[in-house]
Amino acid sequence: MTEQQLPKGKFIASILSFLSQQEKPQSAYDILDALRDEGAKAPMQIYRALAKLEQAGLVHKLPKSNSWIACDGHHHDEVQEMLLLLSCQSCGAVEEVHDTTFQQAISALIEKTRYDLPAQTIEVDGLCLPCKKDVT
Amino acid sequence: MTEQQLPKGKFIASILSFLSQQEKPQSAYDILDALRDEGAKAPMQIYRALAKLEQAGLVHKLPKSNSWIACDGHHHDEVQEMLLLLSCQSCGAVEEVHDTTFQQAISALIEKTRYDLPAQTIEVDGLCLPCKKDVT
DNA sequence: TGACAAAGTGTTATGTTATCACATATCTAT
DNA sequence: ATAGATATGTGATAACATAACACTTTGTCA
Repeated sequence: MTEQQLPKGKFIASILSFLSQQEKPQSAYDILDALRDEGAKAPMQIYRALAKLEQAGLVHKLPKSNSWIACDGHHHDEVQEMLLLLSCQSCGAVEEVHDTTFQQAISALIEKTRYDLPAQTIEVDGLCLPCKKDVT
Repeated sequence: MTEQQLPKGKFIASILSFLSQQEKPQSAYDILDALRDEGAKAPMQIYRALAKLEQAGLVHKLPKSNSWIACDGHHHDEVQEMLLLLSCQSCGAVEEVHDTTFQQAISALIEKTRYDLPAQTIEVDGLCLPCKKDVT
């Protein structure tokens, strides 16, 4: 079992803690505002910390909505695996899909298209079950 | 066969023509620059036209790279179907994946997660075969 | 045909996300 | 102690996107 080491950096711990407490993904500027108290003043400070946290597999970026969540606890390798995030457009909840089905579909895709597909996060937007019920 | 009707609007035809001639996806601001001659002056003019073209299934937006391509000719319904775009990070080529494998993976996902997944474009970044060869 | 509604267009201002560039500070090994 | 690496502070700016409002054109129907 690899040890889950926190990267070094001034805002690292605060950002991780903040994101963990949020139900919805937060933008870098949301995080910046939340960390004004602690001396955060410019976007770069946040983006730099987020980059390290993502490297470490401790946070994930939703590539389409440009926002960030804390990792749900599953271990991700330093070289990040292909990751599917299901994002509820109503309540903001994000589900990490740890599932072979999707991975297999990607493999089939690689086979067919001959593309080389590096590990990346794929965001799919939808409605979670509770929100779906609320709508009806 | 549904007739492929061009939406109305000043820059509609020019944008579609421009995108069709490009090998790589173009940003809205790229398009704006290309259409200065024809009187385009502000981003809104471009975004409005792109929205209509996307509605009509004539162009696709790469949701992650914020750029646009002309549709490859396959018919897309007005209510757009789930669409997978494979985007080469080296040469910019984009391939529309018209494939049941992917559609099945999405169905399995819906089954498993109970999410409601509306039609959307999913962008996956990679390296196309020719570019992969160039690297090695 | 005239009048009204709907759709389209022009334009300014602003919001949002992200990076560059460079200066300064801190840490670490010798 | 000091040199090199790493981290941090900060202003400017790039890149992407929409709000808001005024105005014009087009469609339609009594």
